[in-house]
Amino acid sequence: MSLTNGRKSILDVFLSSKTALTHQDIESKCSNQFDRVTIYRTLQTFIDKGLIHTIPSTDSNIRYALCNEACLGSGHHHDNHVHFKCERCGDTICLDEVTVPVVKLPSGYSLREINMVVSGTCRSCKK
Amino acid sequence: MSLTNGRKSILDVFLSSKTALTHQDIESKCSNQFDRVTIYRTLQTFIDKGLIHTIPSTDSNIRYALCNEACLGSGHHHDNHVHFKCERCGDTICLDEVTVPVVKLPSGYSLREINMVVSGTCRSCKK
DNA sequence: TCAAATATGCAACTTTGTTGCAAAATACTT
DNA sequence: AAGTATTTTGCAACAAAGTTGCATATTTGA
Ligand SMILES: [Mn+2]
Ligand SMILES: [Mn+2]
Ligand SMILES: [Zn+2]
Ligand SMILES: [Zn+2]
Repeated sequence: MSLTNGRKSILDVFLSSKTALTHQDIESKCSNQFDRVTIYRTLQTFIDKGLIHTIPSTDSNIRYALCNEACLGSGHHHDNHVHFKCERCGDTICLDEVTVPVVKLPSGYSLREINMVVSGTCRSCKK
Repeated sequence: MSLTNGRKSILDVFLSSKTALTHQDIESKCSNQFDRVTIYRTLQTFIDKGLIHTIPSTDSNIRYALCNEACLGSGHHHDNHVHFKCERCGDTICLDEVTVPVVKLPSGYSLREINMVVSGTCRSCKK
């Protein structure tokens, strides 16, 4: 993977953000220095390389966040932490310390990945 | 809520579908009889009235499905079943019989709703 | 049956995401 | 260090998704 300006900046943006980011967030945090298309492609590259993961949403605002070390644990890449979306401030974060509970599927279904998004009020908004 | 042609048709589409539907799915299942905008507005109305719920996704294809009776159980509306997305056929379904397991959040976070989407291979695709 | 309330369709627009291609940047070889 | 091959970028041109205002049509309910 070539080390380019764009990739470095986008990685920096992730590294210095406490919350998960939308495509739009990234675009503006890079001061619109990079083309929209470049960002789409960079995000896809980062996903392919296992650097970031997506967080599903119901509002057509997919968010992206860095993967942590634990992801690469058992041979194959596997994010297995819970995500939290605050309904007050809108922030989405990875709760790296909260692991996704096991779930038993009806027979015949085979499981590959679980995505869990919890919404409510975050710590800072609650006070 | 007024009982209109559009609403009746869209509700029928849901009632006769085994899988969750995207906006696009609904549009074509109604043979493009209704304006795109009407469908957006109808879906929003159905959500507001607690008739349907959204299923989050990472591919900008939000899906909608009927709520079941259990939702209205304890006073306030609450979907608490798991969703399954088959990576082979692409279908998304509500696993009404599988309830979302409890998850313990770090202190300070207050929980309102949990969304769980499991992906893998579905029963029919596995055979 | 009529008036008020509500829902619809259309137009116009914004935002999001995709693709092909030439130019630029990066990596690799000598 | 220079030159070549490979990869990445930006741009243009699209396609698809989602929003809003407003006039018209449909529903409701008096
Ligand atoms: Mn995460
Ligand atoms: Mn469901
Ligand atoms: Zn918050
Ligand atoms: Zn399947």
